[in-house]
Amino acid sequence: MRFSKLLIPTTKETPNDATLASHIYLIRAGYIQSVGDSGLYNYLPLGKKILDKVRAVVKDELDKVGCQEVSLSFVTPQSLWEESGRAEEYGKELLRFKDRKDNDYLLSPTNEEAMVNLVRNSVRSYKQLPLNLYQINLKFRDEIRPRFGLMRGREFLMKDAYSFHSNTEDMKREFAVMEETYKKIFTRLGLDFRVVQADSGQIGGDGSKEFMILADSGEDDIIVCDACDYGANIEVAQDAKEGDSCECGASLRMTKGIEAGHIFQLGSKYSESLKATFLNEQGKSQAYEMGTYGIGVSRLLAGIIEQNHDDKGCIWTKESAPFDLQIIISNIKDEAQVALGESLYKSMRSHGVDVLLDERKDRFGAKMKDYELMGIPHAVVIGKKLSDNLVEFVTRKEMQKEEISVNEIETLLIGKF
RNA sequence: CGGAGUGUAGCGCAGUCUGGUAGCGCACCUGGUUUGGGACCAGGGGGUCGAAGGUUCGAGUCCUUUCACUCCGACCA
Repeated sequence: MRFSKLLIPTTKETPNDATLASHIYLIRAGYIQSVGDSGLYNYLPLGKKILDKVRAVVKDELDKVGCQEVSLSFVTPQSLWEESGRAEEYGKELLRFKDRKDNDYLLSPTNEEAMVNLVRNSVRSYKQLPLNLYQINLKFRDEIRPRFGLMRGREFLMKDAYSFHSNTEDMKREFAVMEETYKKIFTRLGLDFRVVQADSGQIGGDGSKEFMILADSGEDDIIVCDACDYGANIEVAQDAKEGDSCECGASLRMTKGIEAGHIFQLGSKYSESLKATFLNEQGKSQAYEMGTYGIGVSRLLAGIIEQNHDDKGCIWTKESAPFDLQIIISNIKDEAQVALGESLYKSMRSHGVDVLLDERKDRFGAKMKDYELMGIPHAVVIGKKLSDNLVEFVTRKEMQKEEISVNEIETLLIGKF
């Protein structure tokens, strides 16, 4: 795509209320835009592109292990939440409203009730189990104090999955499958993360694990072992201290994490309260054993930047980047630079490389600042050295600039992407 | 909900004490020069000063009421 045609409103100034790197850079680089200072955000073209890429990774890995994507209605009748008892429990975080006929509705903050309702309306027999259904769509939580940009907004994109089983063993088997699948997702996105023991909170149920992106700006305190894979949220390991011995013998370390995923062994809490049953092999009615699994997709974007940025801007990981490559034409008045930029752009596109061509009229410095701010992993700079038949290949992370001969650049790029 | 603060152009702010018809930087538009680290010159557009009421010849400024937002705490995840 061409920079001059895209809506990418980058700014030099930091938004007033932003303190986190992810908040500052996502806004300054023109990925998102805040809506009226109230924990709501618009995704601009590039932000939407990243969101779609991250979402695609999540979907790809879930589909591989047999999960099925659905889409539940965004507006949920409050009566479902009255059946489960959560209409009372949930308090003001739940945004409730009435329609013109005075019926009560709410905007879903999570969808156990709605998904159980879907299943009880369509599944009858143990032969249809197990079943793992998920959706990736907007959730709304009327947070007391939304802050930190995408990290804790009121409206956010969440992947929520729910599995249905005829017995506990099978539910635990699926829980393990989901743990492995989440590890693959977080790894593919290039994140440094830990899986920790967690509190089940108001969702309810027994076993629960959180996926923590390690970052100093995280809101959760966790204790981890660097020798083995033990980790726990401080909420469940209250007595643990820095330096305590792990079961494996090594010493434990305290650190901060961003909760980006959470998986629960739910049991039959919701299937019982909502009377969702199937006929088992003996022909008897039985409530489903359930698991529930969430990933904060929009929070992942923030998490990626919290973990991957420098003082100049974003540094996207390979699978999250809005483009594979940016081609920067230094001086748009130089016909040779423009000619090479255009031909390289055309060639990369024909090889399936997702490339952004910066052919704006601005000066070199402004284009480089924007490149660094936006954080696309690699760039080719076509500039002054073109007279010596050289261009530069730039790696965003280290800001390394490698001089490459014009004759070799195309082959090198094709090999790389 | 308790405490503190802020609302003036798209963004960031000054002006309020001491009332006289709104200004600066960035961004934007036009023309020209410039093009390796966020260029320069000239010209230009954009405001119910959060809202309502009051005092006054006159209110961004003073008074009353109200709304919104931010920060700290509590709460929540």
